Amino acid sequence: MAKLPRLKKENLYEKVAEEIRDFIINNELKPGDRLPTERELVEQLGVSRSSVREGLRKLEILGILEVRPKEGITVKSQDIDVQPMVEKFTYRYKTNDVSFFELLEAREAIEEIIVKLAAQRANEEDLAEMRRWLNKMEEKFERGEYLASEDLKFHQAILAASKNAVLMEFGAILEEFFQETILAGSKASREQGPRRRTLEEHKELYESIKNKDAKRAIRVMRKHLEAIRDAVFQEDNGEDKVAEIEK
Amino acid sequence: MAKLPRLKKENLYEKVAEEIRDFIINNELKPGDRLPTERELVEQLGVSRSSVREGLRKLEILGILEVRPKEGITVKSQDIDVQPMVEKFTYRYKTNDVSFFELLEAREAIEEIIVKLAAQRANEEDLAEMRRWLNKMEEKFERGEYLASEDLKFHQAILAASKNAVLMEFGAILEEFFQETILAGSKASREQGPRRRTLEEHKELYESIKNKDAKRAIRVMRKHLEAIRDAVFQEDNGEDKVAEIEK
DNA sequence: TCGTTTATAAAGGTCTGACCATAATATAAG
DNA sequence: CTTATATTATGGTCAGACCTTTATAAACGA
Repeated sequence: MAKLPRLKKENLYEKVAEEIRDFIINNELKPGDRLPTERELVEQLGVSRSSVREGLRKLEILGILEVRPKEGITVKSQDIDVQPMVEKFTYRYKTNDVSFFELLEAREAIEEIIVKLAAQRANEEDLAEMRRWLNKMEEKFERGEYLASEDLKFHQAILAASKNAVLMEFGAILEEFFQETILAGSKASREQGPRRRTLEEHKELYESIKNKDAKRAIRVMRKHLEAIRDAVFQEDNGEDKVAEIEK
Repeated sequence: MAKLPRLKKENLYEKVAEEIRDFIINNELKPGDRLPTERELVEQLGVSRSSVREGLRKLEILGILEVRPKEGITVKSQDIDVQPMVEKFTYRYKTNDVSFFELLEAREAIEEIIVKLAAQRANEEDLAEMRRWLNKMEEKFERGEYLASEDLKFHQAILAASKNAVLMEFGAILEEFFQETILAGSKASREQGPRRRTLEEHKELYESIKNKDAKRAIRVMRKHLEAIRDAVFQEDNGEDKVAEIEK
């Protein structure tokens, strides 16, 4: 007989998390609003502090709450907390559960949609934000400094312009992942040649979005990501990643 | 002056989680493998049980570990744990941080990519799995029963056929979300008419993938999701969702 | 001998209460 | 009024106890 998976009973901390989450929803708490202190929650919910803390931990990891000493427990502003998911994918990447190829393929697919939407929906504000990071990149380039963080900010400005918080989150997860795991310490991000090329591509991307030219924006984005792919694949540690894909 | 966000110090439980995660990676533990017991971890890491437990909680929420009484702490098999992310989006949906429209738009975009890849990559096994759930749906339809769970399984078989674990995860999150939050209790899933239509669409989807006709598969998927959109929008509670989109 | 029932023990789950570290706040000093 | 100091409330951590469940072993009975 085929076996069914054993079900897991719900722990108390799950109920605590659920209760607090519903409390936020029902009372329409907004980002920054404060919740009762841990000890008050213990009293109100009638459970121990450990259970309350584990429940809070869950909501913190999901990016729903922020917990800090003296500040108390506050509702977190959304759309900026991709770290846990990035960690998850980093883990899955390192355990060979997902390949470099799958991650890049997913990123390419999602970025294409996003850049298309961005070209359709970007407003003045969005464009100004992109322009801002583009300028910073140029400055830094002149001074021969690293561009990584501005690069990321520029991409995130495009995400914001897509006006879709869901795709934005998925896109941000993958961008962060590549930034942290793949490109950190990559030759491509240090050498002058590729960096100039990156800068040019970003300018072109910006222009296409500004002109609402979705087709061109997609083309540029595709080229841009191909460049990343090539850069990584050419490096020493790129070898086993190629092997990974063949299987 | 613009204010910088206050940084948060890393808690001990974060370090515990990191340490255990690295332990899994370095020792190449596989799904099902057992880790030391909580008490042993306390001893080895030299921290209190609460810190260990909060660290384990994090890894459990990320879907890296499974923790159950008597069974101990085991490495979890991947690609099946979207629940926390579904909860997160449900929360964001209920707090009006993301709209129904954004969720559906994201789903449509991701499903299109997935179905395209599935049409290119589905093997016999994948097709058999789809066929299997299609058959179950037909049986149940004859008996006038609900199809929801088989519907979900069928879609998940398509996800698997895409051979991209990342897109698979994102797709699964959104499918689960719609299943749980939007379609549960929806008239559309109960009435005979729409259900027949759903069944036909799924058959067509299956045929397109089987024939490696990506173009047609995308077309059918698009039509299928439009049907969901219409069904939900026509319902009572669909009103405010329409309003939501206008803004 | 084999199956069933009953103990045992070990795992995570929960609780209690204490103390620690830190930063916001109140208070006192200049 | 500003600056230094003390207070205190907050989350963070610890220690140890007991609870609940269940895999396993032991005892029992057919």
